Amino acid sequence: MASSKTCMNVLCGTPISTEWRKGWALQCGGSAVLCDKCGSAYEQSIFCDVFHAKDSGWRECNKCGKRLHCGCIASRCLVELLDRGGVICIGCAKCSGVNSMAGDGNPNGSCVPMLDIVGERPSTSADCQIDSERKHIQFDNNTENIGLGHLLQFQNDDTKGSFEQFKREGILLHPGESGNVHSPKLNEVSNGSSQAAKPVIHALAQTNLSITLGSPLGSPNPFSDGVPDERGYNKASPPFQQGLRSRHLLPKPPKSTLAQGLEGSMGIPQICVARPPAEGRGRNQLLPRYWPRITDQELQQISGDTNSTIVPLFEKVLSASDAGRIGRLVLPKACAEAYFPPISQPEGLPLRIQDVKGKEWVFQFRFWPNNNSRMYVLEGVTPCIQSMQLQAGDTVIFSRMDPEGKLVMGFRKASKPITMQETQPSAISNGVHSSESFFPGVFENLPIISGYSGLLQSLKGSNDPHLNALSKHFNPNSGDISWLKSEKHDDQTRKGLLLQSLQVPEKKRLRNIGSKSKRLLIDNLDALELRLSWEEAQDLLCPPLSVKPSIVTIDDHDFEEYEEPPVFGKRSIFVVRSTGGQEQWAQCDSCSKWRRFPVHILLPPKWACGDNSLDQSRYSCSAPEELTPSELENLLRSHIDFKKRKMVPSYRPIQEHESSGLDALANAAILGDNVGDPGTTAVATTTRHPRHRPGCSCIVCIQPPSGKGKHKPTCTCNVCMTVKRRFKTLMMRKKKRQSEREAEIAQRNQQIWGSKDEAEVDSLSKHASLHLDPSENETKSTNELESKCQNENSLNKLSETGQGNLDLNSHPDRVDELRVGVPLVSMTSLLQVANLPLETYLKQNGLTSLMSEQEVGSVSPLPPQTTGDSEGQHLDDSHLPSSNERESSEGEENGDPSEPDLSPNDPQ
DNA sequence: TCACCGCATGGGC
DNA sequence: CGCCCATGCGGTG
Repeated sequence: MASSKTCMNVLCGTPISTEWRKGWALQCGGSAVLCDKCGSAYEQSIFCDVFHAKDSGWRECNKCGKRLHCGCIASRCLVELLDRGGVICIGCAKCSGVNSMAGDGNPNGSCVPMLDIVGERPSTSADCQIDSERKHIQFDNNTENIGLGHLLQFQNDDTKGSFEQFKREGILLHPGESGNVHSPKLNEVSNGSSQAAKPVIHALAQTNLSITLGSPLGSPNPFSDGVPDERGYNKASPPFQQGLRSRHLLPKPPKSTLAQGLEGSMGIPQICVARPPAEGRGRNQLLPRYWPRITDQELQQISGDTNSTIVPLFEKVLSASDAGRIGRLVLPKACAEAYFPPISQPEGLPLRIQDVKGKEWVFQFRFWPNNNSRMYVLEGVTPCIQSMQLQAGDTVIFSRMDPEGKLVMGFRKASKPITMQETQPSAISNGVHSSESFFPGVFENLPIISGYSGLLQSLKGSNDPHLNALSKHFNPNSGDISWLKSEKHDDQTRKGLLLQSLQVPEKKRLRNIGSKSKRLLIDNLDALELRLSWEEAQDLLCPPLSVKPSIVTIDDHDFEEYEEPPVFGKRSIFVVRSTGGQEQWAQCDSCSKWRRFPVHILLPPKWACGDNSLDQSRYSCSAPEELTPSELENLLRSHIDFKKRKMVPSYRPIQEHESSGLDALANAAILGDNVGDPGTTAVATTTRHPRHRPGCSCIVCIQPPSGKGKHKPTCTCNVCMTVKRRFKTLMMRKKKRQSEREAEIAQRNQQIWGSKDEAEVDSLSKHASLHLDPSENETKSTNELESKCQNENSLNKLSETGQGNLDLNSHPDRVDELRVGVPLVSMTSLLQVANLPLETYLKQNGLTSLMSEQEVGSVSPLPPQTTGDSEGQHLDDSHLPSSNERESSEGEENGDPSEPDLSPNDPQ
């Protein structure tokens, strides 16, 4: 890792060691380096070639030729660090320091000063003074540069409380706020620049630096008359009065500085950053998750050609109840009090709010007394929400149009692919939620390792603690590079890590999913779908044959980095018409129109109408969409139905017999059974890969259809490696579930042997299939029960341990086939099978290479069960890549966690 | 029975 | 520990 770079401090230039200093400046990616000479500190993104081996992560400023940040993952937090609008370009003296970030939102890498800078940036600046009006910040000559390093160092010195909050919120705190901020002056730098789009910096000849804070984005609450609530609420310090004070301190500019910023930034890509709130109240106290994130372009869209300026006020991610039928949108208290007219009566008052289309809505803005506080709501929002087609997880953005003071309500759909700028926790969690569900493309930019930022960012703020935990594991910004280490100890591969997180214990999962106290922005099914989709995403993430990843080693961990996301193909929806015709539908990346294809077409990950050269009638995005809105709705609905049905088994473990599983459904779809919405043309949909599409080069189709042409055990071709990798994944998951079931069975064991009650035996068997209804089979004979139990148990064990017909594409339809070959064995032995560790199996089957990468567990002394062998299907490496089972159902191996195919169906 | 209203509850921060 | 806020829930029409 050790290498040497030149200190970016323009007046220093000393080569500095890049020896990682763990535990320092963790929030920005895990480590930092210090210049030996001047002590300037740089977080690792400065040396982002670590993460971006290809181009060293640097871009050149078009103006001055200096190197700029690449906009890599870590450097993103610089934007957050500084002011959400700019990053200090440490290497760019000509531009004097503060630039919009090159990379994400500024591919040209042009230094676009976010601050007007006069003079030169000081080489060093130690202390800073804030004048009484907080308009100037002075740096004297004792400090190092005001660049990133200093900020980082400062942050690092901060106490844990504020440090944590900083990490979470991505902001610097004001003195006096929660947490201990030890250097309010520097905080002021951040906040100052954050509140002003274009503050002015006067540099004072390398000795000190004065920053004049610009005007705020907008005026204080125009609704506020400054009169305290007559009901006495918060009389001592009504929030809106703070806005009043702000008005005095920070007069409204003739024109919104935001608009100025807009003009000034014409021609460069807009950066969508969270804009800190306009008023003093918000600036100081609004949680960053309410900070409006809206691009200047969007602002201009709203304002149209009028001379009005749009002042973004706040935004809120719609909760389920917000978007639900109740029609009440809970407003963040602080926002409501800061930006909406003060109300003294619970009844509130009607509020006119214009949507982005110009349509005006009238909502009742009111509050409920709540624990000596208030809970503000907008009532009657349902029509508006529906009009904008918003759902839980989408974001509404409240702005104000000045000078009229008219309230404007915009929105941001969660389905929008997550951008690098979108780091706000609340917003992100939704990104995962709805954008993923069935819209293709969201995961397309998600390489397994190096491109995970979007996903991780999306997880970062998830309300799902598990997702949070996961993101914490993964997120380099979460500030703990130790995850690399710790995971090493756990011997978690990167994929295993992901799976591990997906494999939270069932109880935990259920508690989370079913908990009434959840604050999930996604409902239960969606949460489940999320898991499935992750797994599906893994399916889609196959390294292209021709692409070799660059391997980056960090702390003895190898990371594959792909220049292009190793995406398998574009997701599409397969449809069988009631007439029997099969077709495939996919959405254009460009115009979002749904286009029809023959089923055998495999679409590339990125596809637009223009690529549709085979079909002249749909060659252009301008071609009309074939589907009527209702047809599209049907298509999507049946797709969702399909996915929900797919989820039912795990969500509701009591598997109905009629629900013969994913494959049956898929087959039905393929065969034209009318299992979908009967009233629609699209009778069933599936994203399953059809078997052996002609001309398809996917992992399924490139293999011979039935057992021929097996690859050798030692084969390392892409197919074999991929299959092996998937097998490992599957095994790890099975192992996890196995141990869970072991515990459960052990618990039941005692009951069984303690009582010969047949009902309990039945109960056991039911438990084996996660079925808990002892009354259902009361009439069954003991023998029936026992044999059933045995069968089911053996099935479970066989499947669980990988013995017998272990099929990566386990097929529910084939459970019955399996049963035929399952001899009756004693329950004891079956339970022993359950205890047979995976490792044992792997060893016995020459799969130690797989085992070596698994968590090393205790190996059971029990001999392997032979029941599985009766199937005559030893699993070995040569078997893995072969397709005789695989062809049956590609995709199942990453499918439903509950794997209904492994659970016996409940006999009628 | 349903929709709506107003408040209560409780997890999370 | 207090506040915030998502959501549950009982009362009412």
